[in-house]
Amino acid sequence: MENSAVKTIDRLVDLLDYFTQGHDAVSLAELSEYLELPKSTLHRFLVSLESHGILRRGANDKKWRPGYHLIVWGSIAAENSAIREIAKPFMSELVTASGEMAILTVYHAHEVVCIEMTETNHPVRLNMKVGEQRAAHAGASSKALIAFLPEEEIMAIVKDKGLPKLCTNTITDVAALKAELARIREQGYSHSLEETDPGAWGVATPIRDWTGRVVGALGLAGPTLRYSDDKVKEYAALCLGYASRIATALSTPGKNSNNQ
Amino acid sequence: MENSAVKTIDRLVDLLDYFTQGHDAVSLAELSEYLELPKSTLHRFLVSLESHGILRRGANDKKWRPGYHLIVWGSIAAENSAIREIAKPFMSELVTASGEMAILTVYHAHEVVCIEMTETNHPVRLNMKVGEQRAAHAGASSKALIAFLPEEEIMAIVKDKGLPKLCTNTITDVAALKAELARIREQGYSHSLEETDPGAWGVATPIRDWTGRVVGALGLAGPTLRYSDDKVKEYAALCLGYASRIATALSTPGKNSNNQ
DNA sequence: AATTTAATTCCATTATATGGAATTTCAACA
DNA sequence: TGTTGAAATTCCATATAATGGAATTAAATT
Repeated sequence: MENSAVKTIDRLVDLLDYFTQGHDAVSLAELSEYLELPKSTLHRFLVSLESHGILRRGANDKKWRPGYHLIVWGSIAAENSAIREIAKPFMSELVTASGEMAILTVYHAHEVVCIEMTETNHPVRLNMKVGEQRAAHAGASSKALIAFLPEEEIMAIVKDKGLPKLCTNTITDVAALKAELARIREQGYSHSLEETDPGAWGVATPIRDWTGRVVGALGLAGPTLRYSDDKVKEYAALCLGYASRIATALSTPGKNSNNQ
Repeated sequence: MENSAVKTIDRLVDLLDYFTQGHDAVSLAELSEYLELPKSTLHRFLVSLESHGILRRGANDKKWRPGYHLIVWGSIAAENSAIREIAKPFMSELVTASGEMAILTVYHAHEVVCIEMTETNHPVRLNMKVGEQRAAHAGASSKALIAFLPEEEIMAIVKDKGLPKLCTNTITDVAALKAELARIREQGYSHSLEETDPGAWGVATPIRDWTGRVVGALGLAGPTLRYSDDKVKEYAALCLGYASRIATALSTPGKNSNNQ
């Protein structure tokens, strides 16, 4: 519910994020209440969005849903991310080397977004998908990303989202989180065990651009049945190696025009 | 460059579609010219979009790119599509039964959008991805979708996009296209051979909701080295079977609230 | 068929986006 | 390191585009 220079955009974001929050079909009345907008104003707005395919209406119920145009833009945005394009082949190698799924994430708006994922063939796998948003305070990738944010930003996240207990080992205390982030900065990688999902662990390392800024995180994740302390070390080393290769590729001005 | 009730939304769509048209990073000046907007107006707009993660700026150049928030919304939109969710398991079966990749498409804004895709393990595969837009006049899926549109809509597509020759066998004549669409309505499925991509063929069938409206197309596609007339018939029969099963599942009011 | 509830349209009003001009920033080159 | 030029950014009086209360229509519900 931020306030930017263009009100209509703020409104659009609030509206679409309502779907992100788990609602999949909403009526005009429901939205009118949620957005605190008169139905007339909102209706005009929704019809406009529908005409562009940003929203679509159910054939039976007349409820509003996210439209197909969003899929197109999402695909373009994913495609257009330099880090993603560059990381892709390395992620395949990483999966082959480790046997676990690789995840590429970026920090965005107090949360962490998965922008690429390479699966394994293991019968036991985790459920993650591109575009998925996760809490910034829990899980290896999240911690690897926020560990390198300025202190104020971390506090802003905590203030905004709190530190909800998502799983057995979620860090729910600010002091503990800060200590953990310091440890991550120290050792250069993060790991987690059942911080977000029961039965899952993760390892992740930051990816830096040529200025040293952390622009993403490279992670591995798997089920606890394939977990051990030794593996964490081994996987961390693997991630560190590939993250540094991705960083190098990122800063090499090749044919791609996407300077992050 | 449509005109809806809310100007800002029209503008947003024009802007984001600039990226869809193959540009991956643009300057304020370039956009200002393209959108025919004064830089001051545009600048305010862009900054607003950036603040919401709809756009992001390169760290080096100051060019504008699609932002990560779009990935999140795209993922939600894909997720939230009843037909996609329902079709998914059937598509896996279809891939197993046929050995070729399955594609689920919908018609949107004079084009065809891929909303789901199930790959094969074949070393030779096609390059298709979720969110990809394709021309509405060429390829099996496209034809299966537009064959059931009202005549005016087809003419609107032709007027808007023309019938560009995309590959060896692209239909570039309106009369021929109409005849082909009539044939497709007749036999209930479409097929194509090198209409969009060299070395590729496809077969597709419409998927209908309980009202009989065509809400998507289910297709198979593969390389010409695995093509024959017999296979087309065989694959068409497979697609028809699964499309009808998807249609049934669509009209069965289950737990899912997405009535298309 | 009547009643309730939700969606849609209308239009005078006002808040909001507008854009020309001034200012600042940045990069390239001397 | 200073100079120039081409961008981006800010400012603010103005016009215009979004606003929302009230009336109308459509769709459920009894």
